[in-house]
Amino acid sequence: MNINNIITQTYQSIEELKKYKQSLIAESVTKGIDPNVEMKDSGIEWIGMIPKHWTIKKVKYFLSESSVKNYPNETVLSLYRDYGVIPKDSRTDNHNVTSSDTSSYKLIEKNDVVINKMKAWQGSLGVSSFKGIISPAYYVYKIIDSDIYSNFLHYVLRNNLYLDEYRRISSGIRIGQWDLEKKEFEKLLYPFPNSTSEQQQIVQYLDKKIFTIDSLIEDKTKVIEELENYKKSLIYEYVTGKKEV
DNA sequence: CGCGTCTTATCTGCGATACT
DNA sequence: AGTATCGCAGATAAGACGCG
Repeated sequence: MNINNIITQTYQSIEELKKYKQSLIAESVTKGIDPNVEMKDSGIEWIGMIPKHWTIKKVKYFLSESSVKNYPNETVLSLYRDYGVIPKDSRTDNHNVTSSDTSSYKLIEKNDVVINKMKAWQGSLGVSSFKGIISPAYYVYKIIDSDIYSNFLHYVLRNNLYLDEYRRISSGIRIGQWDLEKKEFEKLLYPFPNSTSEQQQIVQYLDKKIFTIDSLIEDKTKVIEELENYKKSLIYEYVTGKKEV
C-alpha cells in the first residue's frame, strides 16, 4: 500500500468526522436530543421540523447591540472559527497587528455575542466566555432574553444550517469578505427550547460528543503528520541523492 | 456644521503550497 | 532543499452617512 493512499484515506476520514460533528450540532440545536418528542413545522425553510414545545425567536428580540468604547487596557480578544472568542495573545498564529490605540475597541462582557461581520458566512461568530476588548470591525451583542442559555446560543449561531443564510444576507465586492448586513441578521429566526434546563442538557450532550470527535481527529492528524514526514525524507533523499534530470 | 458611526476596499505578515 | 507565489484571517484607513 503506498503512502499517498494512506494519507488520502486518513484525510478523508477526518473530513467525514468534521462533517459529522457539524451535522450533529445542527441536528441537536434544531431537533433536540429526544427522538420521541412530538414535532411541528418551524416555518423556517432551512430547518424544517422542530420539537413542538420549542419557540421561534427573532434576533432583534433576544439580542441588543452594544458598542462600549474607551477601555483601552482590557485584554484584547480575537474571534476564531475554530476556537470561538479567545485572548488574542493566547495564539501565535494571528499575525494581525493590534492598533496602537485601543481606545476605540469595543468592550465585550462575559456571555456577549461577538460577530465578525466579514466572516460570519463561514461561521465566524460566537459567544464569549471572556471579558475584554475587540477590534471595532466586529459586532457585539448582549443577550437580553433571560430564557436563553448563552452556551446554547453559541452552538445555535454557529450551526451550519444557517451558513448559507448568512452568506445570502451578506454583501460586498471583495471575494471572501462579504459584509453581514446587520439589519438582515436582526430579522433572522432561531428555535429555542422553552426551558433553559433543556438548553443546558443539549449543551452538555454536545460538549461531550464533540470532545470525543475532536480527540479522534487529533489522533488521525498525528498519523498524517508522521506519514508526511516519512514521505518528505524519501523525497529529500531522492532530490539530494543520486537524482539526475 | 461637527462629530461619531458605518461601509468598503485595501493592506499585512507569515504559513502553506508549488515548482524546480 | 531553496525559492516564488498564494491564501488565510483579520486590521484599518478613509470616505459616506446621518443625526442634532
